[in-house]
Amino acid sequence: MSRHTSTRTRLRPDQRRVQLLDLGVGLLATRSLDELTIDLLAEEAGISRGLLYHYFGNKHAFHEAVVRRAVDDLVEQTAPPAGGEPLDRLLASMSAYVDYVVANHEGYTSILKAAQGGNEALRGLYDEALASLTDRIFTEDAQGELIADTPATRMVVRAWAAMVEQLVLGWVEDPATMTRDQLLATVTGSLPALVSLS
Amino acid sequence: MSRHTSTRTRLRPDQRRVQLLDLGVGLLATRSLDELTIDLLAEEAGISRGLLYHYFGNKHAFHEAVVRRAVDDLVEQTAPPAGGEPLDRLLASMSAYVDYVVANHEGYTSILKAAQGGNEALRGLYDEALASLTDRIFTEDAQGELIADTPATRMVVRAWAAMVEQLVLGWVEDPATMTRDQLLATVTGSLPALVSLS
DNA sequence: GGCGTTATTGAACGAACGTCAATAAGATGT
DNA sequence: ACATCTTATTGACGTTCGTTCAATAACGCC
Repeated sequence: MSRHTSTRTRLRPDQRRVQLLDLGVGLLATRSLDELTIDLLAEEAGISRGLLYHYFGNKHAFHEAVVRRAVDDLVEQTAPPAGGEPLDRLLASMSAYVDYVVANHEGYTSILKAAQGGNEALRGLYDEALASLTDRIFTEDAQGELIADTPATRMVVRAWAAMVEQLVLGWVEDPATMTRDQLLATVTGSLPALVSLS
Repeated sequence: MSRHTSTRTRLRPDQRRVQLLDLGVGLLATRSLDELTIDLLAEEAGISRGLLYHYFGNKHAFHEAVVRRAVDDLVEQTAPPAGGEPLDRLLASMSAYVDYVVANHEGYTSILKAAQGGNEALRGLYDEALASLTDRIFTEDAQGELIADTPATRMVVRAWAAMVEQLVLGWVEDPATMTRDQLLATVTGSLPALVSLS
């Protein structure tokens, strides 16, 4: 249809960059990471392959940038409100997390798969995101009312996060198994239960 | 060193098949799945690329076969003893699982990453393996003493498995955080605690 | 409207995937 | 020991994809 509307369109580097990253995140919703080929993205964006290398260096770096962008979105949209009780803040954050997964189901699972299946850098990005979600539990709770900050509890909280991830993902794919409130109650209730075990 | 010791070695198809799969699983311990290239495996096995296509059709199918083999090993080596109480059987299975992860750390993480980051088929294989681990909980417990078999509990158990996976993986990478017995106690104790929440 | 900066291109190369007709290793029979 | 048949195995070829880089042409500036 729009066959070479003009020979070339020249954008400011930052604009081009966000365009390519947005497109990358969008394409990742319907494709796996290694199906997100340079050729595909160049064609979808209407640019040459070379331009992607100009902006991102190589394919891995581009993938990393895409995942970083998606992960930043997740962290931003699940930020809890400023004040309140630790447990309330946790509940609010988890509630926002559930909403995010519901709204971005395909995209989120793609990012998740990309991060878990990818190289050290990609996994590191996702781990950082999870950490910045769970660290709220520790940092906001200076007196250790809720959870003492020890290596063992850190490890348990990390495992709890994996459980939450799986539970929410399972619920989104089959919401009839329990109500949203039941899900949230299980999610938030399981953390103290787990910590008290170790 | 052993430069073309002889022009060709001809094996029986089943022997060649297990050789290639074993080699694949072995190479996966030090490489990610998409670094497990056809060229690499052909060279390591001392065969031509074409032979791999003869046996497995394409790269994805080969990867799938490798993951299937590794996953079958896992299921086999974590089989609980024949009789006993449900909780004892669970403990035994989890104990064997911990041993397996300790013994096959690199290989297991590679398989895990491959499955979680891979396509539908690969994830399906790993999910089946997890299911055959956790199904033991349900099938061995016909009266529902331990856990009633409902969609909700199935979902919770699946999430619990993800937690166990992460917890054991974290513990193997830093065993100082708790004793092996503490780990097992947390793993086995968390399941009833979780189920009672939902 | 010309000029310079630099965003953008396209051609070219290597590496890896996949195909297939040709080849030869080993079994079988004499 | 030799010929023959089956089929496991090869190697050459075409294609796709990642990556590089010198050449090109938009856009901002005067």
